[in-house]
Amino acid sequence: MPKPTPLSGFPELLPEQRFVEQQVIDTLRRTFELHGFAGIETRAVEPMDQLLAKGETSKEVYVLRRLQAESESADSGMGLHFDLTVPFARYVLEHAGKLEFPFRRYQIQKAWRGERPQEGRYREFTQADIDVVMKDELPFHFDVEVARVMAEALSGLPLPPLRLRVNNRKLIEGFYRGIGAADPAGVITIIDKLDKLPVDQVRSQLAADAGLDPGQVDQCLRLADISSTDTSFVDRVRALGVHHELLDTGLDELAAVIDGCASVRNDRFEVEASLSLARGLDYYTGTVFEIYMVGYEFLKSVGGGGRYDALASDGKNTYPGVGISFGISRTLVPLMSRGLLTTDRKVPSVVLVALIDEESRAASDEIATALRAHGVPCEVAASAQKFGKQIRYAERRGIPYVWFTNADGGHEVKDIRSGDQVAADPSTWTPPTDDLRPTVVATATTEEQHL
RNA sequence: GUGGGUAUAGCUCAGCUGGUAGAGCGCCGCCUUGUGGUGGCGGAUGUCGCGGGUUCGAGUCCCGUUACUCACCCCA
Repeated sequence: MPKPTPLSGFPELLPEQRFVEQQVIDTLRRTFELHGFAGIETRAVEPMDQLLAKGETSKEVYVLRRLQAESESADSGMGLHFDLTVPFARYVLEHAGKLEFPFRRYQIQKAWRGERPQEGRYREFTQADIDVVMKDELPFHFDVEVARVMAEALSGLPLPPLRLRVNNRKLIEGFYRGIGAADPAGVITIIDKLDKLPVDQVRSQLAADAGLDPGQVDQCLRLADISSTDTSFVDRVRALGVHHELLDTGLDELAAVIDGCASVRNDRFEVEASLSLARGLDYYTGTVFEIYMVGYEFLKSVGGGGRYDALASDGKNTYPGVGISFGISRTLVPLMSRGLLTTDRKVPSVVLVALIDEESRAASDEIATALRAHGVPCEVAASAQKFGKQIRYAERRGIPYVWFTNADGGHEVKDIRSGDQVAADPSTWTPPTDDLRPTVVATATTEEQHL
């Protein structure tokens, strides 16, 4: 087999990188469960009509086809899911009879998109998602809760500081209606481009595509210019002198989310009301979230979500929900490829049991067994090389301890970082807690975290 | 899907107007016959992405192709 070339957009991690990812997943999971969110996994595929019905129509969906299908063009009518929210909505409808509402669930899974890959944007990627879904009506306080839970979960990760930007669809839609815009949804789509296009282009699109007069355009841009980390945005919006019932509701809701997040805010997690935030997906009906990684704004949002009142509906029953998702691959892969996030060892082993010669392998195995019996991960040297080589084997992998047996049968364990070598009993010796598991080293935040 | 860039050792890269391939790091051995890291000495490694063309001669020029990468689109 010729040497395979990497597949663009399908990143694969080295063992030490996978360890980091696993630790991140474990941390998120622990926090989600701490808040009573139950884990589920949905199948990788959904019927195409499910995938295309919701959200954007231009989503690049990978379609499944049997190799032996009668005609080359005949697909199975199934596609890989491109996010976790749409499959979740389907899941809720399908299992509604067996679920307890409000249903709090987390889901950490892969998703696929056929987009052309770029840094931070992959064709196969892992997302962590939390949502709360209710039957008929979902109380607003859940909007605050999902933000708080995600904030708490993310604060525990070895990442650069994060910024949660929040807005409210009712607020901006009410505002646009209040100034007399004929097509509020169209305005939202154009305003969403503010962080990418120059203001002048947005201005002309608002005039040309959304049919706004210059006064209305100015009002829209003034609104989009408002942001604050406290509820002071409310007065600034009111100062624009626009009145609409929906606007009032939106202001109240957004203020409630900002207030509600006050306790989770810290120097590594910022929460900000940002009235330019719109989000492209059209199924959001109220609160909208986006998460950014400070210093990595070029990655665009590394998380997002919001309130969707009608995504899950079978015609008879409607299950409104609110959720927020976080891009694990999107954040981790760029950090790891820059060498800013790694581990202090490439393998789980904390001890390498040295091997004197092949005849004594059984003796070394016994030592390893004794260590493992009380939870010390270890491995026996692959071959009976000179001890210098065996130590180097451990050093290469970052294994901090090497276990030696004396000629007289006594045991000694050497910390190869310090060179200290002391007598030890394999049935009781245990390393300091910090050494027991590999440590995630995050240069980005210049701190080490024991997850 | 549209447009640009790139492809040389395990990694990062150099290689001029064409003359049959180099550095640093890493790796291996020895100094060091059973305890590594520093130091010294020595050593190995490439179908120069792939296919074709021009040429006496192509890593270098031309065409094609594939992959990677960046921007657009879209978004985690």
